[in-house]
Amino acid sequence: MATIRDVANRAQVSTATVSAVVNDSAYVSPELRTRVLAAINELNYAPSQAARSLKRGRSQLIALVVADLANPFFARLVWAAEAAVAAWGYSLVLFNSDEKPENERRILARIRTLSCDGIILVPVDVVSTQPQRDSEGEVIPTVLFGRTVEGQKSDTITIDNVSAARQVTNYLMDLGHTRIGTITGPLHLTTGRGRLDGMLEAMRARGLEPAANHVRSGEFREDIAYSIARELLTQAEPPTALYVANGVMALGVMRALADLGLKCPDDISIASTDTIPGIGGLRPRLTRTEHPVIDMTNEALRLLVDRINRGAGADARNVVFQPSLVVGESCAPVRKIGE
Amino acid sequence: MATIRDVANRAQVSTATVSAVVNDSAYVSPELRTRVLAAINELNYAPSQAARSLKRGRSQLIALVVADLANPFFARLVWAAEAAVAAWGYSLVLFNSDEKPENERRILARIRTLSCDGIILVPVDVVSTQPQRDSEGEVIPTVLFGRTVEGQKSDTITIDNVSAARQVTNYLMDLGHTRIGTITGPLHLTTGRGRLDGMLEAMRARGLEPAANHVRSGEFREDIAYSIARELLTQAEPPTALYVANGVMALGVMRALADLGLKCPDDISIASTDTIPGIGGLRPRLTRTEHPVIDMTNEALRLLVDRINRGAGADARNVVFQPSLVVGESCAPVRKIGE
DNA sequence: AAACACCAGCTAACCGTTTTGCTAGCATTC
DNA sequence: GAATGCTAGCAAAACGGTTAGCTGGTGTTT
Repeated sequence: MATIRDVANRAQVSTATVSAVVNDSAYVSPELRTRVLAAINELNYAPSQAARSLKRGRSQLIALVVADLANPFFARLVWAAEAAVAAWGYSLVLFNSDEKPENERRILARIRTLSCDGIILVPVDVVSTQPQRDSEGEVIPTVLFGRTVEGQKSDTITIDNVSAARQVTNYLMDLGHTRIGTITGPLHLTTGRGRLDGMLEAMRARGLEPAANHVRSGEFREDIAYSIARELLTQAEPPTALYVANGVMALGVMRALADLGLKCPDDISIASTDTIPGIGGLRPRLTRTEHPVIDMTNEALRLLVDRINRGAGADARNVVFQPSLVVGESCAPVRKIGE
Repeated sequence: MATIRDVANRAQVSTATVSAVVNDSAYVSPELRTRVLAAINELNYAPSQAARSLKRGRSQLIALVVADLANPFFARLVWAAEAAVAAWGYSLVLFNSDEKPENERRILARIRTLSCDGIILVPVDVVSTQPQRDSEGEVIPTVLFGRTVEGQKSDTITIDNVSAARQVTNYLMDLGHTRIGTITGPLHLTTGRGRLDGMLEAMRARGLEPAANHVRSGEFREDIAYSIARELLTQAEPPTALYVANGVMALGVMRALADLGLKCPDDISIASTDTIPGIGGLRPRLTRTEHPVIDMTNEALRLLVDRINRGAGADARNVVFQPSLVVGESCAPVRKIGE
């Protein structure tokens, strides 16, 4: 309805004065200020972000690109990010790359035309971790979240995947398990690779090695984990314990157990990194690591806003969070043969 | 980096021609088109959405305002909406009102300055269901999702809450339950009110009435449901079955049962409308209604895009979806006294 | 050959802000 | 009272696209 010119006319001032009042960017006498505010009210004026972006080169938009919106881990990230973004005075533009590099490319191009002021990116592809440039050729401030790529120069927020896997594996070994299998994520992702490495490392530290056919990887999806688990558990010598790389996969495994008529933890112990929030009333509760998503998100935004305001100058910062083990009822001591 | 003028200079054409090529909005000879495309490539040009919005009055942004991002039901809505919005060529700006009217007001103001082309709104407050106007005083196309308010004139997408509650209640009564309690949502929301009404209606149809102290309502949250359930189930004559109004609340109730040492369904039957996706491997599986979130979301976008393109003319359309009952293991036939 | 229609491509105005000078009025100083 | 400094407020030029309207060259019709 109303533009800044309408307001200026009604208040009998120039548009510059209205702008000064709206942005509090210059001294305006109380009298004029009152007139301007009254006119703004009467006309129900709200400044156009489009015009403002064009002039200022700032859109007040932050893009969040997650790899899989159906995954509750990322859903929590979205929840935390919306709150943090709003708290910093930005709005959140949400994208889902669905783990597909071509989607990610499309999305990053779109982000550029929207001239978003910053990006929180859960990367899918190596190339897209190259700095994104805006229409002035400036690098768009970016924080990589959850996963990283060798040699990237962006800020990153991650958890210590190796430690997470090590903690869980040690717990299983402490219960006496030696025939431990794993279902992990894609090995080209640090979340998949690191978690497998941590598990292997922990086992080797105790002179153990998982059987080759007890080690599987696949996409971080419920249905994928379900299929793999069915396969893994119906072979001749199944593992007595299974380390599952994330929360959704763990649910897939639990469903496979149910369908196979296996009881957890009586027939097999299950432990995972990451979990689904809010399911504490259902049995069995998973033994798993928990990841401080909210802290991670807030830190991501702190880094991002800092870089938006200070420019690309500073070195890349890499913040690593520590997971913590939470014990449920999904693991039991290994049964001796014949027991 | 590059503006349309840079491209025009390099390709030795006018900006109008570049625009025509980019938007495919007028005939351009193959020769010029090639030159323009080459220049675009060489300069890595991408049009500025800000400038475009300013001129066209279209931002290619659709706002999604959910009432509680922590609720998996809305998380699924976000997931489906992102995909649908992208498919129609828009980008999604996400907001969480957290069930607070003042947040909602702030968000709607922000949406106006962003000049979003359309809004999908899970309304929290009655007043905000009044049509939102953009900077030209035009009503911003809006679809109300999940909840409605009497007398609103927007398009709406809802499920039949009364039917959902009726189906679940009838199922419980078919198992012989007569002492049925309920934990429902806030009664000022159609999702809370309707579900309670449906339950009462179903019971009265069979000459039953719940005890006054077996009927509770509260916010649609896990912790709220947990507290209410503890209270409800520790009183002198607890119900033998509980109808819980949504998925997160049902999880809260299950957690309360676990803490009280009650077994479901042996000690009490639990059934709900709505559920948490992906937890089919955990026990007990809830008996509940399922709601076609994806279909609902796609329909919401169909309505929204239609209204964006055709203007405010047409009458408000109200699409109601039907929930369907899915039986799990959380309900058992009522035990006869002394059994 | 003159008159005309057609159309590819250009020029320039405009969208709604912000912001850089600039102006004019007042107070202060000598 | 002239010169100077100060500052509240204004006019106007961007920002980067889109598009109405114009131009001039070609092909067709008479």
